[in-house]
Amino acid sequence: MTTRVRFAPSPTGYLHIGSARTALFNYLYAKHVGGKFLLRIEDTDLARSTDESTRSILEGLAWLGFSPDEEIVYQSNNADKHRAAALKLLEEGKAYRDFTPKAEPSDKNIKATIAKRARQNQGEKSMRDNPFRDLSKEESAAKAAAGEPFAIRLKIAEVGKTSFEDAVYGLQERDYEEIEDLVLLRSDGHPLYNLAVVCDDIEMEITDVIRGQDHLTNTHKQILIYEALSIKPPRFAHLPLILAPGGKKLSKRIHGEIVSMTTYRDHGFLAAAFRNFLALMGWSAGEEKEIYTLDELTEKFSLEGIHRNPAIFNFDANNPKRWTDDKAIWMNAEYIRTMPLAELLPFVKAELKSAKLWRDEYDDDDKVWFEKTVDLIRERFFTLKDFSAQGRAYFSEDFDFEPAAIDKNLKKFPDLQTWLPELAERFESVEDFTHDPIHEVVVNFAEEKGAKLGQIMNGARALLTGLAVGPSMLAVFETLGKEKSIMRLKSQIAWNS
RNA sequence: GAGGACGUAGGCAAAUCGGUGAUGCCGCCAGACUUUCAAUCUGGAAAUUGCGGGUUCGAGUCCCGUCGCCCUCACCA
Repeated sequence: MTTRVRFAPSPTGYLHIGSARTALFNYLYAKHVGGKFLLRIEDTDLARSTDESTRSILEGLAWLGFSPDEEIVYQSNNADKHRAAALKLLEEGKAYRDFTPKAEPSDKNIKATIAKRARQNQGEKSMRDNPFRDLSKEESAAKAAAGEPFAIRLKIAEVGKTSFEDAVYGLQERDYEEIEDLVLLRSDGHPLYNLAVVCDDIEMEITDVIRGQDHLTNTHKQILIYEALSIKPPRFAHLPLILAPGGKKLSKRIHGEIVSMTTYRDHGFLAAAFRNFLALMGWSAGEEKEIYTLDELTEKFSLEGIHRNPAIFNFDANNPKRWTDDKAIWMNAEYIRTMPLAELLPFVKAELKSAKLWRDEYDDDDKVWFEKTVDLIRERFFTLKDFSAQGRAYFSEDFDFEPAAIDKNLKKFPDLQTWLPELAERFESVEDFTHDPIHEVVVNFAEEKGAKLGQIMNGARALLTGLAVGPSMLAVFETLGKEKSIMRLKSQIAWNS
């Protein structure tokens, strides 16, 4: 039997970082064993699901490069089948009609309400004391025929326990006493999550369910549904959660866009780098290696390498430099400076285009220059955004001067205001404007003025790039070329800023 | 409240059947590169493996307890 796994997000927000990792692991597992990776949108809850979320999730997955091997399944399209399954169980006496009037949810603090109720019922009520549980078939049918609204609940046996072997967490057992007769179908005929998931997984012939640990205890309920339906449950593998700094829950509401996949795309992350980072959250190949290509991940991935302890995703909302996990940023930088240049170029091109810095000559006449320049500046860049931000001066005359750079490297040495234009004059006579000749000119110039070489170089850097840091100035002069170097050295704009 | 998980340096991880000074990466600190650095190179600090017991010649690895943290418990998904 071929392995079939699915990633099943509910479209109530964008693609969450934890969901993205779940998708990754599903994808890797499927590819590792030569199975199929499927996608199902769990939009059963029409009130909360939005098309925009679906779009955002699809976008996030597309960015990460996980395309499903079969058509996307929309759970809402299967509602009739879910209903039929509930009715079948009712017919077989494995479920019953519950005529208890539906309680209006207090909505606000629903979790707290549940916990509170559980505390109060503690030891008092049995999970099986529903008065309608043992209503005779005739009585139940009569009430229904009379138009009384009812929900359909699964009839769970009085004694016994469910158990399954989780591929990550091992043997899981739960006593029936602890499981309520769960609602399968709402009184308005709407199928509920657990029923829908089980029915769809059966329909899609899913062999392995790989999902977040938050579903671990709910799995028992689903197993009960499988058993009622007389279908063998799939294998389950639950993934440790990804937590916020301090071990707290990572939530969209509290942490905002930091948890959204599209944020990383929009902030200049390479999908390959982020995938790599995500793969190391909760999984390891058991070796001292950090950088893996998708193929390597696919080859090495196994459920056995998944950890049981939750991982913390680090970030500091108040620190622009640490807006997201350090290691993720480092990983991205590592990819930017070490990946084959040819693979990086299209990304840089797209970035420059979106910043309106792209010129078509970069693809023909200035191709060599463009490639050389990208190769030079990528060395100390962290995200694709840096090419249009810190790298702006390489592609446009319209760039900003960083105040700190101007103060520290320029205004602190007033002599530079006349020296640098003077240096520009010397450049005029340099025929071969390359490393060695430029070096000679600058060294002689500094000596003549009795200045330290660094003083001249750093001042020039501030004027030519607007920044205090960057590649070796000789490389910058050469890259920018004679004409621009001279022009910028003479410019007084920075001095007047 | 009940049930279920988890707990190796600030973070992510490693450590075959329990067996040398607990390993790698990120981050941090320092030195070098005497042209910068959120680059590169080199070095360093940082963990009584949550805590307390127990088993053992020997425990991060097994057992018990304790604390912490997370998850689930809905006519949400």
